[in-house]
Amino acid sequence: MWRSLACAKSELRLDLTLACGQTFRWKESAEGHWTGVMGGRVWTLTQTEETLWYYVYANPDTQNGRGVSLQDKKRSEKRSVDSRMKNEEEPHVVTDQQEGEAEAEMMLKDFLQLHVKLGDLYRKWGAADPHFKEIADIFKGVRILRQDPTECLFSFICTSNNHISRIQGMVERLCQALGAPLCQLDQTAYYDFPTLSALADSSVEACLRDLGFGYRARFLQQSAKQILDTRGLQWLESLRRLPYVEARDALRTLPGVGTKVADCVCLMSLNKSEAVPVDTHVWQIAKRDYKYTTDGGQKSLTEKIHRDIGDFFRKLWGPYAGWAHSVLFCADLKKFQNLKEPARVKQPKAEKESDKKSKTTKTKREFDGKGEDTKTKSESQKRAKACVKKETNKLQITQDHTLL
DNA sequence: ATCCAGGTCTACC
DNA sequence: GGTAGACATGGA
Repeated sequence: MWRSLACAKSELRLDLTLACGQTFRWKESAEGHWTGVMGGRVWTLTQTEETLWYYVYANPDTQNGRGVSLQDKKRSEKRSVDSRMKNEEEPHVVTDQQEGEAEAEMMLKDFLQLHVKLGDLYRKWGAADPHFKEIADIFKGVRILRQDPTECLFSFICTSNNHISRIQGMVERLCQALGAPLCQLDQTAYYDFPTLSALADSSVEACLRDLGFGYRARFLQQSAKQILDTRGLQWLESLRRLPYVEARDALRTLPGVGTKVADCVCLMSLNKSEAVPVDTHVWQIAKRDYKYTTDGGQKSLTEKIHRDIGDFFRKLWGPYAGWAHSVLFCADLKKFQNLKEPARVKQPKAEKESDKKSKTTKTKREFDGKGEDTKTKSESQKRAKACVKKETNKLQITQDHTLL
């Protein structure tokens, strides 16, 4: 049965949110209809201007023990959801069906983090950052999902030195090979994401190499094994209760998990809204749109550049910097360029031309590299006011150090 | 064909 | 604290 929630498109755009590279398994199964797996169930989502519609498919009963443990997992998840969503009251007497419906709604609200008011955040980011404001008018409703930490971690281990288009196929094959089957719709079979135990099996590396995972096959198996052997099944979930930097450093002890992947997992599954994943793409954005330069003219993304760019955006955008970053990341994806007006699409070219002509010889850094090392939360919440000068079609942003 | 991708790891200055 | 090269693969 289709059910609905009140949800404006300015708060959520399914097409942007589900296809911007934060999750890899949601697909547009029919026009405007997005189908994917969440919480051990297959869902289809669609929306109108003010309403979000969803459908949860029943899983045929599975006779193996895994179905039971999934059920247990969902129940424990539900409890934590209950405590988060205090505005939801459960009636004293409910049928199984009613309970299922209430649970589904809570799971969806939790996954989409609908308690976070995106419109308010966009206004704040736009007020602090004129470049953001320019982008945000077109790319409304880009929201960070609260994904399952296991799926998020092992999906993002696959992203290193890889294309988004290829990552999607790899994650799909990973689930087909090692995940529990859920249900079949039309010609498509859906699988749950593999459990830690399934990923940790010693046969997994060879299996994944056969599936084209390359050197990442070992990272996946070894990270799963390391978590189970030295930390335990609940460890990833427990990182949700740690401060950002502690959770990120804990993740970085895993093979195949560096600064960038750890930041992705923190932002997209561990409630760390201030985490800003800095990859080559974000580095390009920082250089092109925020005039970021380094003294040494580094060729590769060093640890210091990660830190500096992350700190810069945290100061600029505040405690939800990771969310704001995802808007710009999304707006930079090739597949979404058609959403920009023709004039705007051409602008990067024109900008480069004007760069050449004006040939400003000043190579001073527009934001300096003396960013603090995000040791404490209060530091990460510092925000810079952006002061913008428009000259020959260029945006320059400098920061002052005013605390809000 | 050649480049490069939502990087990470290792060895070495 | 910083850098260069290797790593597997396939989409563009």
